[in-house]
Amino acid sequence: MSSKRVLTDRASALPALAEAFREHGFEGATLATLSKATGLGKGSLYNFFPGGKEEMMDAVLENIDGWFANAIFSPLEQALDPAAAITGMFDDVTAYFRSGQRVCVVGCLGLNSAGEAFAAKVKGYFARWISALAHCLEAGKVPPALAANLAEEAVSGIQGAIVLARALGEEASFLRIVQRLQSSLLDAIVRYG
Amino acid sequence: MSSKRVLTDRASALPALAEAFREHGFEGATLATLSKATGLGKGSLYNFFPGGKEEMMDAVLENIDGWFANAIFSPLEQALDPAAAITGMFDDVTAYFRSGQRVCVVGCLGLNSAGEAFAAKVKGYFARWISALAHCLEAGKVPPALAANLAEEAVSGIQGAIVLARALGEEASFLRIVQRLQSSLLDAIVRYG
DNA sequence: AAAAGATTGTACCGATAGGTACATGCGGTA
DNA sequence: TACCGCATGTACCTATCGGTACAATCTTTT
Repeated sequence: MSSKRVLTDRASALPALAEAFREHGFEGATLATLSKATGLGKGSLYNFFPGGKEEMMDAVLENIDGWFANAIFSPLEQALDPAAAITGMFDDVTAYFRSGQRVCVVGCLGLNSAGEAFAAKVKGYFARWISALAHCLEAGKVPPALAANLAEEAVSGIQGAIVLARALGEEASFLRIVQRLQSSLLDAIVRYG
Repeated sequence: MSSKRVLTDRASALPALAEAFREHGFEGATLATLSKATGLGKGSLYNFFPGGKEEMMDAVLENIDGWFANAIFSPLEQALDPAAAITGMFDDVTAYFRSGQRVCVVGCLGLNSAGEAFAAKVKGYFARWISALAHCLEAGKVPPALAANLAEEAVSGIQGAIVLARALGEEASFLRIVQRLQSSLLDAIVRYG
């Protein structure tokens, strides 16, 4: 159990790192910020992440991807009960993004040149989300072409809702938009299911 | 005509500044970047924008807001021909955001703490866009409550389409999403008009 | 053409960026 | 208890950050 200890402490720093990156962005998050956020000194930070900020962000992305895979993608891909899986997805997403007050690190990375180093992971995250959701809709008897469109629209719509809710500074718009997206997916399942 | 000259040159630097901020974000855009982007030395930059980066971004926002007010908000607010105004909006937006490859500076500013200084302008931009669009739909006989929902959905949807298109690195998804948004607005006008 | 003012490049400033080096400390093992 | 190796705080490094100062140059006006 010697090497596990390291991984454990490294992993336990990830939520704080993620939160710091969310709040300040990749460029805006300084080592001082990250140190304060995690409670770890520079020495520890570089001990766990020899690659510096970039490795920290990489680990954060891996961590986020793992969470989504487990909590959201998997249920959609299994899709035992499509309607329930979709309802669950929206519940989880709303909680995760704190009704739009909390930013999507992955989406933000795609927006400026600082995130180019992570382009592959960013693309993978969204591609898998859309395809998982489309698969779930198909399991609910929605025709493939429509399922793909609806899935793309929903994932994109969630990102837009975050941008808008942050800009307006109100959670209500996020909740309204996401509610409509959910309805449109469930309606499709009801119609064809 | 002495003070006019100053304003003219200051204004002519704004597109390049905007592009630099778009590409690197507010924090990521250094004075060196901005200098290279505009072709102006540090001396000139601080001559035109004594307040530094913050004043530059402020001027850029003002400029963008002016462009949108003129090209997009006004036509929607007049709404002589609602359907045509909406079609025109989507055409202009698609061209402006280069089918989603070009980021929305205003939306991005809302996403991290560096943009807090501009919160009021960010909020005003989105609030006016939504209300102009809603007004246009109402002019097309769409009931107020539905018009408000559709307008919110469309503006939010455009932002989401940018995020997704950038993340996936493909313009096609932007075009598909925006096309569907446009159809849903026009359909509402047709239904009630 | 000369004076006045606007415009610009360059040198410079302190602060802080990300990152490295390393001496110290602490926990487990023998 | 003596040892060993990971973990950590601190001091330090260079590059660059945003910003200032100012002398040199251009424009404009007269």
